[in-house]
Order: sequence, then structure tokens, then C-alpha cells
Amino acid sequence: MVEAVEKLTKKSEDPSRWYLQLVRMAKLADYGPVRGTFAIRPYGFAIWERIQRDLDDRFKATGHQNAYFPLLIPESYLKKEAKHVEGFDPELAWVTIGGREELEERLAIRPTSESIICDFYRNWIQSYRDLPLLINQWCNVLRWEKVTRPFLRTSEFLWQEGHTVHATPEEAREEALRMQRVYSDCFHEMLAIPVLTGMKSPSERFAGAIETYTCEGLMGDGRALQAATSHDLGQNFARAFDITFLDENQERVHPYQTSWGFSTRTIGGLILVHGDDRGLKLPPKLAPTQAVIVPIWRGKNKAEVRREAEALYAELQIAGLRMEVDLDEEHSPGWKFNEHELRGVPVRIEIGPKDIEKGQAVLVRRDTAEKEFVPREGLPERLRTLLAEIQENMLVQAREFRDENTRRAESYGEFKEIIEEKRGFVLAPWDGTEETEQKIKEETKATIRLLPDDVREEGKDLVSGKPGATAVFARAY
RNA sequence: CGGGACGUGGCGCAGUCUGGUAGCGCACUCGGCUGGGGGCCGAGUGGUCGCCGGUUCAAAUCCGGCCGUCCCGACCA
Repeated sequence: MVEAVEKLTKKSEDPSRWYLQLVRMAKLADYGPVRGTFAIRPYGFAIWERIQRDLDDRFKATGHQNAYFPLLIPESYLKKEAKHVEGFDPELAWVTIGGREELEERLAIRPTSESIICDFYRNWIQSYRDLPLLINQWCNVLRWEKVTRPFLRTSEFLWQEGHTVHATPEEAREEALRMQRVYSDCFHEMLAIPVLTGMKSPSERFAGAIETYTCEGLMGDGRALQAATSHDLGQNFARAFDITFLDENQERVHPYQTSWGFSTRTIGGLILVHGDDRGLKLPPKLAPTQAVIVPIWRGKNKAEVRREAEALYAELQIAGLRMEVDLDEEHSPGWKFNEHELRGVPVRIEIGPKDIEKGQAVLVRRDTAEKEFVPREGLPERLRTLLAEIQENMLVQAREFRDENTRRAESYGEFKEIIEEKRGFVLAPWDGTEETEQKIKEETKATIRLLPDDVREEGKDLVSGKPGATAVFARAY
């Protein structure tokens, strides 16, 4: 242990400092000159690309196509849906000059694309035969945020936004719920984040939606993170943007719409859920590098060890595993161990003179730090099953943490105590009024994260004493 | 956007109070020895001290404005 090397702050000691340090040390992102702007570095971007691919496949499998819409939105477009402008107005950035000339109408840099997309959709949709229209766009958006943190809240961020149009309210609702499920599946299967799913309370709804469905994750510090949302827009935007079509009965009617989004914020969630004192911890399905080979050589047998390491690398890569071999000659094995743990590589494979002699390799898993000696012949199979075990274990661990930190409050006093001292999700009946929701928020800083779709037990609201159904509260990011 | 702290090579900091030669550790480059949990020795590279302006013979240092970062509150994916 050498004290001169920059040590990662312990997660429990100062979670905020730990997070910022980890982002920088693992080379995930770097600060830009304008508030809230960041470069996503190659390793961070590789993670995003893997999420993108997974989600994109799921979108395609559910019938969606990708398209691209303009970055600049005329002010008049944004103003068409009253609640929508109201919601986004405080965080818009405007372009007012083009080629040295003051513009007649200022242009907003998209904070989200409903308004501009609806303008296109008005022309694209004429008949019920044009429906459903199922389009997704991968892009960047900009919101002038006051407080920013890499990934979790940045001014500019990358995301996908799906925008669909349907003939009936039932279809739109189904679509919104379907995409919530797509997100939830991605969180569980790919990211090993056991999100809760449910509806937002009216006050937490997306600006302009009639219903917002959400996926909420619980972070390592007991705070909740809204990870992805899917909105049933009803006819609000269709009316505002005058989108109509002729239905089977030859009547001109407004269609029903949805929109749904998933952003680079999730990378922040990934860090907060799985990261530990050693650094990042990536689920194998997501990890750009699933296993890294660290050769351990001594002066005399360097060539031989290198050859073996390269051979093993080739073999595993051909077996379809995402591999890396660390042939750096400057750093010691110990240095490399720490480095790859910081980066969150799920498995480390050590191969040295002793292993070559015994015809084996050493496998060390990132999630539990367990070490095992595996014969060379069976290595690809063993690595494959080990990666699957790690994937599973990470989800189990995260779920256990979530369950241990999900509590039912029987009284308002208990509610306050849990939020203050333990954090986590708190289940309590809510009478459905904004007054109690607001009061709880003011007094405890906890907000309704969602109204769960599985547990909907009736009870008495802790504040008002009126009858209500279960809501999930938490302090959120 | 309020309250507080801060901004000096890539990172962590000293120097600022009391104006006068920019310094340390790590990282980086080169050479050599090393290598199973952040190695050792030697020689080097790199900074208009966040930006703009003011005071002064002289500004990292004093004054003003702006920008950015971090923490705590109000708003948000």
C-alpha cells in the first residue's frame, strides 16, 4: 500500500466525494467549460453504447423504428401545449442570433422533442391506416440545470425518446405500459438494477401527460432515482398541435400519443447501485470488457507468459467473450488489479509461471473477490458460467439491499424517523390529495416516487387520516 | 436561485494574510533493475497561477466584475 497513489474515498464515508472521484478516476467522464456539460470518455461511452444496443433491440422487437428530428424548436411551437411550456420554460436555452443577425423568432434548443415531433406528425398522419406510428429517436437534449452532477444531472445529456401515435386511448395506454416494461426488463436483465414500477402522482407527472409510468431505483445511499419514464399523453398534444386523422367511420378525430425516455443518467444510477469502495462494478452483460487477463511474469519467463496470455486471450475472444489482455510492462500486477477493479471489470484472469506449470488459470470475481483455480481446458465454459453467476448475484444483492431498505410506516412519526435516519423506500397509505403530498414533502423532503402496481393495499393516510392506497415515498436524486 | 467554501502543470496540494525568482508529491517521458495486491534508483518534460479589468515601479498575492467547481437549501430525467 503506497499512500502517494490517489485513493478512492470510501463510499460510506463521503458518498458524494466518492461518486465524483470514481467518475474521474475510472475515466468515465470529464468536466466541460460550460456549467453542467461533460465529455463522456471512451470507457463511459462504451457503457452507454451497450445500453443503447440492448434497448434499441428491445424497441425494434416491439415494432419501433428510429428517426431523427431537429435540434432547434421555434418558440411558438413550444407554446402550443400550455402545461408543457410551463414545465420546461425555466430550463430552456435559446438561440437568438443566426449568422450575426438577430432572429425574428427565438429558437429553443430541445429540452425534449414532443412539440417539434408533433408538428411533423400532423402532416404524416392523415388516416387510421397511418396508425399506430411507432418512432424512436436517439439524441441529445439540453436543460439549463441549476445544480449538476456528472451523469445524474447534466445540462446536456444523451437519451432516447420514443414518440408514438395511436387510434384509441386503450392502445396508447397499452403502449405506455409496454415501454415501461421494456425499461424494467432492461434494468433487471442487463443492468442488474431491481427497479420498482408504478404510476407517478399527478404532481410528479410529465408536463402535458395524463399519466406517467416510472421505473424507480434505490441507490446505495438510500435515495431514490427516477430511472426511466413512459408517458400516456392522451390527446393533449394532438389537440394542441392539431393532429387529426380520418377513422374507419370517416370521422376526423384526434389520435392518442405516448412518449418515453431513458437517459445517460442511468450510468450514474449504475455507479450508485453497484459501486463500492474499490470502484465501479459492472454487470457482465453490460460490461464492455467482461474479463481482463493479467499476465504475471518474471524477467526470465516474460516471453513465455506473454505468449500464454495472448493465446488465452485469443481463445476466449473466439469463444465470444468480450476480453482484454493487459500486456503493459510498466505497472506491477498489483497496480493492474486495482486499476481493473476500479473500472469494474467483472472477472480478472491471472496467469503466471505457476499456472502455466499446472495447466490452469486464476479467476477472480469483482463482485465477491472470490478466487478460483480453473484448468485451462474448461476455462471458456467456466468463465461463461461464472459471468452468468455474477450477473445473477449482482441483481440478487441489489434486490436484497432494496428489500432491506423498503419499510412500511405505521404512523407519521415513524415515517419521519425512517426517512431521516434510514432513508430507503417507505410504503404508506396516501389519500390521493396534493395537500398531504405537499406537506410530507415540505416536512420530510420525501416525495411520492410511485403508486405501485402490485401492492395497492387500502389504509389510512398518515397525515390526514383519510382512507387511501399504498404509495412509495423516498428522498430522491 | 439564496447561504457557505474554493479555483496555482493531468490529479492532490503549498505559496496569498505581510506584493518582488512559481514550488512539492503523484502522474507523464527516457534509462536501468523489478514483477502473484498500487515496486526501486537515476535523469527529464510540462504552468500567461479560471477569465476580464483596476491599483502599483512590480500582482498567483490587493480591489472589482464575470465564469466555473464543491457542500447546504428552493426547482428538475
